[in-house]
Amino acid sequence: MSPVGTRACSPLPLRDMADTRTLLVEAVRHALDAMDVAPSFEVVVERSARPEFGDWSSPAPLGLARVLRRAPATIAAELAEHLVAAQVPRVRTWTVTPPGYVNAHLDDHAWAGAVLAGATVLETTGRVDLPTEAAAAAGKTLVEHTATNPNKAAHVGHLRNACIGDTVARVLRRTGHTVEVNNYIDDTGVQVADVVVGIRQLGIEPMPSEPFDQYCSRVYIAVSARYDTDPDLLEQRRAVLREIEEGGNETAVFVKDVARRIVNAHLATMRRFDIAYDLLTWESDIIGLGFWRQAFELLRESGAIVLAETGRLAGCWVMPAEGADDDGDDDTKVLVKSDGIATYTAKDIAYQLWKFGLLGRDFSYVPWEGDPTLMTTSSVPQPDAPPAHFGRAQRVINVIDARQAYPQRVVQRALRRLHHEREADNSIHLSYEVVALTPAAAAELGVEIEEGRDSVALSGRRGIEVRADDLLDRAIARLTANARDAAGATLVAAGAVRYYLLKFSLNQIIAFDFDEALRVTGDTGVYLQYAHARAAGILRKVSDDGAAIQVPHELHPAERELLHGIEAYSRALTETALALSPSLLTTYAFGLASAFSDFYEHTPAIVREEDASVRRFRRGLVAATRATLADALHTLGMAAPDQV
RNA sequence: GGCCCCGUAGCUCAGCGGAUAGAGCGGCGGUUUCCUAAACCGUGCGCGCAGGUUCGAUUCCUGCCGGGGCCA
Repeated sequence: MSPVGTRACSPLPLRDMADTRTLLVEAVRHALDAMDVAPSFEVVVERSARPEFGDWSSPAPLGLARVLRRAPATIAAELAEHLVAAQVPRVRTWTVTPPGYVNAHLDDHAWAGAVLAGATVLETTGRVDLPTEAAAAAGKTLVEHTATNPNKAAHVGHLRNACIGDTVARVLRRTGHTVEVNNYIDDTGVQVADVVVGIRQLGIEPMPSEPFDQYCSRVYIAVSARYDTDPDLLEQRRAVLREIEEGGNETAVFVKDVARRIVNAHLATMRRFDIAYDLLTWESDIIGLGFWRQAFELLRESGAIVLAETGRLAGCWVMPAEGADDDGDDDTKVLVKSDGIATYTAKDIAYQLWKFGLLGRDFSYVPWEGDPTLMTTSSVPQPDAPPAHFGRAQRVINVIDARQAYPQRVVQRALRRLHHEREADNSIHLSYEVVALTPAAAAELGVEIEEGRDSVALSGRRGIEVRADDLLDRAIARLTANARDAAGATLVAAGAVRYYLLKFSLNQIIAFDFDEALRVTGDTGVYLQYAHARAAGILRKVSDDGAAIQVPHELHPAERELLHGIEAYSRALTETALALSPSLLTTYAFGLASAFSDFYEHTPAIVREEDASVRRFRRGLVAATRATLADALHTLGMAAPDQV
């Protein structure tokens, strides 16, 4: 893209690179100061509801009517006068519309120039100029996600978790945060024990070329179905759990090996979606290194947990609810069962303390299976290892589904009881709702749907699931027909699945439907990638002549919308990072792609444009779109192919 | 029983204090060559119900109804 000339400076102390909305908020604030409006009054500036009103509008006079005891229209008129006098850069005129809005109509030349200049910076340096409220939190943010039990193949529910966590990590990094990503491996729980019992007792053999995780899925389903009729298996499971807890025996070694192989399968699945981790944290190391014993002592000494002596929970170590005694209140959480086994939540508390560097202990670390880019915790001391930089975070984000809200609250409460108030406040359970099957999807999988229900929950235990790998394979098959090559189809397919799992609000249950997930038209990842490829195609055909871009005096409405879309990127990123909500970014990216498609369809073809100046400007607009869309796609963890 | 989430167009979902509530899909009817259309255009009697707060409520509060989840 060519450089854009800078224009005359403004009489207000405004940052050149500020986005227009920020600039207007500051300008309105400045004008309100002159009108003696209290600084606490919150200035709202939003895109105008209709193009005739202008580009940006503020309803500030409506809110001020009562404060100032004057009619909104009069206030609006006075505010507009101040704004006109202030000669706000990038604004051509101010208007007032009933019942009391002030509207900014932008100076296309100045504004479009600033937007294209910003996009040039993004393209050439990779820098995004973020609004001031986006200031990155100090210190490190630790994001835990995926954490799929290592006893079966990952399904779309696990994939939703991984896509959310990976995208949140990307968005935070993109907005200047230091991020560490952990994938927690629960290799000491009931679910691994189930599979171990199944492998040993049921005589189920792997099928030829069957991946290990899929084999374990079959065993898990089979053993789960047998517990009802074969109580001996339950006894076996208890034995396995005891041996895991004790460690140093043949079973523990076997379990660890099963978990290791499944983890490798999960990592391979996630890698197909471009999802990676900094560190694998093993529950067996949390136990083996005495993290839980340490946490237990801390909790016991502080009185946060007590041994219940009477009632239903007698013999259990519990954390009582606020103000409750130890006789089994509703909100009392058991951390150590009467048989001495620590619950998941207990280990989570130890892990959470470690994440903040509050435990006073650390893991050893080694590369995972020789991969220098991925580390894993270890219980074996590594005397020659360089100093570790894991944990000791300022903020911890646990990506865990909404069903675990209660145990997550208990973890937070534990920090509070240990007087780690700040860390408790910075413990974020990033909760999201589960994936369920629509009746159509259930029917396709041959799953019965209960009378009176309109969806069915996924269940690895019962084999009611859509495996992540299978879904991607189906998407690839669907896309291969139209793609140039297999590699391209794979990239687009992974992006399509990711987009589908990210576009829903976090607290919305995804009603999974194959037709929706695999669709290639409309609000889909494919549409976004297609728009990017289309922009790249134009740039291939129209070369950059290197001359400075001149903004035409009259912009086409589609060009203005596209410029607004490009400009909104930094704000979309910021809001996504603040809300930790990837769907904000998917919604933004779809809007940008739509604006580009609209521009493409409704303005003359650039390749046939004969006016060099117009062609240069419109090429610059395409280049700015391409760079912005590519950045948004990458932040969403999607490829931005030049061709599809 | 207590707590959490959801209820917006036929379906799947955005919007979550501001001017005529949007999109995708499906249906119907159109448009083609700036990687061709994986696109675009037209076509929509919709905010579960009742109160409250507010100049203004789909958006905030309370209660109810319906669906889902969690804790026992």
